[in-house]
Amino acid sequence: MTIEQQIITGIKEAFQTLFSHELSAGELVLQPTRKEFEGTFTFVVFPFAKVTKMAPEASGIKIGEFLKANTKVVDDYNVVKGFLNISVGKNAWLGVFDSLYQNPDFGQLPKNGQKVMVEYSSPNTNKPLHLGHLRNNFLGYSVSEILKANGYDVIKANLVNDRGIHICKSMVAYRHFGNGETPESSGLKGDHLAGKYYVIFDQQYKKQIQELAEKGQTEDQAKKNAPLILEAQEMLLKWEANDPEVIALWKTMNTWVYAGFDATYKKMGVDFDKFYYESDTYLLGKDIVDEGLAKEVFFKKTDGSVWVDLSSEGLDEKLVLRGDGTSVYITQDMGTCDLKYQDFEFDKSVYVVGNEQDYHFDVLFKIMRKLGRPYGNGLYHLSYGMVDLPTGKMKSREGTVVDADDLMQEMIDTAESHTKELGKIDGFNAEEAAALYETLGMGALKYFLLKVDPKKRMLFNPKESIEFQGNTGPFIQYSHARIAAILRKADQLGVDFSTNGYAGMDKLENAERELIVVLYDFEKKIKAAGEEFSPSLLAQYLFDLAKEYNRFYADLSIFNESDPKVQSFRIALSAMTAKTIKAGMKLLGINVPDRM
RNA sequence: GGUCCUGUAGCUCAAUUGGAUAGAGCAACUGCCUUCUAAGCAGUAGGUUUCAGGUUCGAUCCCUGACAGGAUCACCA
Repeated sequence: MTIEQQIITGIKEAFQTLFSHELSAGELVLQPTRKEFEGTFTFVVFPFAKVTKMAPEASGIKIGEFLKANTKVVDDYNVVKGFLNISVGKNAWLGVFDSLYQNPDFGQLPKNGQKVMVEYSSPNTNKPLHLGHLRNNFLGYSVSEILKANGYDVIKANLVNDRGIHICKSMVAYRHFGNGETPESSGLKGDHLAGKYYVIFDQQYKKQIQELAEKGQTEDQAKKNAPLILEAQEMLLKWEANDPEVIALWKTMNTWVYAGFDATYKKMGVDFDKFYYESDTYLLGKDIVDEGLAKEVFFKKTDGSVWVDLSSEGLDEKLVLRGDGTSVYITQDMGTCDLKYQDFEFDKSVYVVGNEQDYHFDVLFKIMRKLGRPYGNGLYHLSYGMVDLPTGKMKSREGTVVDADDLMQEMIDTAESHTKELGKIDGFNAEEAAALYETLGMGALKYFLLKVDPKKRMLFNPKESIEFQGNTGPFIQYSHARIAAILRKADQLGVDFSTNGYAGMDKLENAERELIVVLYDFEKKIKAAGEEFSPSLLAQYLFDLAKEYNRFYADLSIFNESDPKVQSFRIALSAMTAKTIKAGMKLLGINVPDRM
């Protein structure tokens, strides 16, 4: 039984004995005591005034006395207004520490037998990844790792958008203006090369629109009649008809792009278990349309188009198949949904996609449930907010994007200059130094993007570089490196801190107890982060942990401590903290250095 | 216009889902390296939680209405 459970049980018994009233454990909640008061857990008495038929303060005292007399863990209490603050005894905390320290599976909750698919990244192959994709990828990766730590079997999936009119735009522009350029000949990464032609297309297209407008066409007409867009549309048809020449160009350019993406993913430190390609899946879903018609979930209009009516669920009528029998976005998504299930029979399927598609996924999930899919209730849209610049939204065609490759490199360079400025590079060879810069730069970037609640949109100011001090990745990494130095020294001195059992110690300093309390929270935070699909909870926690450790580090000396048991304990506490930081940061996709 | 999301210190973000005097970091100011890494620690200052009502022992959180910002409402993806 955890400490909280013991206290809750005690409170339950208190209510039975003192007020002859039965309460379920679910009605009783403890919250952390605020720093300015004595105690670790607080029980709020106000809501039970009716039951106790006494003033909250008086009932708080009675309950507190009862707990002190009848439980092993409660050592002391105090009541402020209706708040019963509970202090847990030294030995209970040392017992908690021992069990954490001895648990080989600390940070990994037991397998729950459930399978979850996490789809993230899902890039378009006509342009390189940008800052928005970084948030998506880091989120998707981190959530996957968090779910693993929660006991899920996780499949990371990437649905690559490798076809469609936007891809054809890059191809058309390349055919006209490429002059046979390749990644090798230009020195450009493949994805950047494709992106270059996507931009060129847009520029030339705009030029043509203007020319047509000058010849008297309206803007709408000009947009439809510009030769480049007509050519792109024609190319899309040829692609669908398997035209050998078009397919050859498509394959060539895609190969370039994938090589570029591979490099970017590697730098990001993300990976996938399964790739889906829209070129394979874009025809799926039409059989589901038939099924939906047969089940009368869908209906057909006179022009032959097929619709679903979701007005009873607060949404609209929504098209699921065009009148000419061709697919729309959602047709294909229904098909892919089933395909994924056929492949993996997941219990849950998470889509990491920006909040601009909230409505789309709302519709998709409602449809799949109406169709009676067994996995219908396991579908979840992890909707995250856009990353805005001070100037507003990023637009790839207007060149206002922050490129992912550039930004990662900048972060690594900044880490290098910071480190050199601080003169902390003694004893590193060139290779180690480079690895450290990458660890720190990427740590800063990932932490920056993950510490914010995913669903909130966030601001990135390119002019103010991402911090390395305060609530940042490097701060947490630094705390780890500090501990690593202590552990090295302990090893050198031959101090044994692997011993089991600190429960009998005479004294527990405040800084030590506070640290144990925070360590004790780790698995609860993993659970919460998993339930809410929110790495930010974990990021926030790791900052608190590092802060608490640094307080301990400043307050108490380790190697000047004369009592060997206390010294050993403080090293063990440090080792436990390092282990927790490392494991927690791993769940965010962030590495921690042993020296920095 | 309909629907959804957001609004907290100068800036970037928290607040255990209704609890105590709303907390951190950055920026500003003051201390602390002859002692385990100062990318650190301790402290000062900074707030009408956009506004107005309501619900109750108690509201940043729930309800109603304004105001501001964003997204979405395509036979686009």
